[in-house]
Amino acid sequence: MTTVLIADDQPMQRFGFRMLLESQDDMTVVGEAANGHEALSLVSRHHPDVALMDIRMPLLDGIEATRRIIRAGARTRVLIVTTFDLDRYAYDGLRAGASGFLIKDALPEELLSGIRAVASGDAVVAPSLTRRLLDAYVQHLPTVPGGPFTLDARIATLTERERQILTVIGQGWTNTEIAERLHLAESTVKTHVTRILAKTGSRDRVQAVILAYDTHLVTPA
Amino acid sequence: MTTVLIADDQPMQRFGFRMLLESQDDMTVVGEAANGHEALSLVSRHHPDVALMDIRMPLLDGIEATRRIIRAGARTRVLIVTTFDLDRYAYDGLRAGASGFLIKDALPEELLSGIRAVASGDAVVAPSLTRRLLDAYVQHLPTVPGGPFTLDARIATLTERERQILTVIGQGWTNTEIAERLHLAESTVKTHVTRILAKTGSRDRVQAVILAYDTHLVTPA
DNA sequence: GTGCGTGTAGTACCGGGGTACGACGCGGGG
DNA sequence: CCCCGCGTCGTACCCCGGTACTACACGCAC
Repeated sequence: MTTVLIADDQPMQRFGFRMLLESQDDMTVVGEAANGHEALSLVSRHHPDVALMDIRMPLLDGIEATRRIIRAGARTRVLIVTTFDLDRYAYDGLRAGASGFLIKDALPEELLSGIRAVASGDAVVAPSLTRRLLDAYVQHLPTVPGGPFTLDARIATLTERERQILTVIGQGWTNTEIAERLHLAESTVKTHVTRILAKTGSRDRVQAVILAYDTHLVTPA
Repeated sequence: MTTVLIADDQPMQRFGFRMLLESQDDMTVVGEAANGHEALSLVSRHHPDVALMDIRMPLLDGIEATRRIIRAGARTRVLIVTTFDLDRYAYDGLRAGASGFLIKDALPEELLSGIRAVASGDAVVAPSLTRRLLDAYVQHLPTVPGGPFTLDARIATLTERERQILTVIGQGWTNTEIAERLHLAESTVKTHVTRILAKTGSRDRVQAVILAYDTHLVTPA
């Protein structure tokens, strides 16, 4: 019997996971956590085989929670599941010691097989992430001038986080919304935005949106 | 027995909904759709009492699907459920004929009671949206008489002048620049902008820029 | 160790964007 | 003829976006 902990700040998401897992006769959900701190205490109390870990959570995010779980030497293996498929997340998550990384729009069967794989000691990465993960890995090798991974010069200097923020700006999100949905302070969002504008030479977020479209960071519907 | 159709492009999300609904002995899921077109055909085939409709779906989004369901005179009532709580979504969705609008991070019980309310002819709106929705409603009273609201149709209601202004907004011009280069008073520009936003259902000029790109009024460099 | 890049957060400030009004001239269709 | 859509302009007002700092924790590199 595989014991599983669910860590996600969205109640409905947890519900969906729980129902899926409980429908399998080789799995049991031993707890639900709405943030990283809860996840830590529940892991130390129940020692689940697998922790389904969302990244975006208040108080303590899934990456940091994963890092602490692994560092504590717990037997629990962490399977990160999130809606965001950004490079940095995958990279940091796996580097923090996670055994796998899946995207929420995976099929239920894929999720189940991923959990079983992780529980048995294997690692899993969502197919859609494998490509980028390799690219990110290559990026850390000595760079070749004019290589195949060069981006548009204007957004090339952006960090992953900044690129992410620029993307959602391109979706029309306000600073307040970005703060809420990414669990940040608005002041932090503003800091990011200011740096993005400086790096890209944009005057305001409108021009940043235009840049996002021109560089295909976001694409027209 | 309340029959329900689930329309969402994320398999896991559909699974969560289905499990939640099937656990209730007064509800049955009669179908699952992964995009707007599937939703339309399944509605015409099964005539469900309620359609749980996600907004962001490929091929045909939830808003347009809702509009066509209602226009076809189907008895099915549409309950829009999405992760995003943007004003214009709620506004467009309800105006398209939806009976309700909930956010995905609602508690399962809230979702269930929402479905029952909609099935019985009532309308529901997520508490966090009610306030803004009322404001938006009052604000739009004197304007557009519920015309079709596809992407292109949104800018179709614009006058030549307004379309011109929207175009240069899409180029990143500020109100001051527009006034100078078009030999207008800034107050005039502001008036135009306000009308453009009202007609297109945009919250601010950023969303207007996005709309300009999506409708190919302006094209990426 | 020291330094740097990154991400986080805060305060204070200002200017532009957007709203809510009201107003006026013009041209075309009832 | 008169009304209405359209384009124009104005004032007053509020809030968000953006700037300019400072600050701290962390991981990594030298």
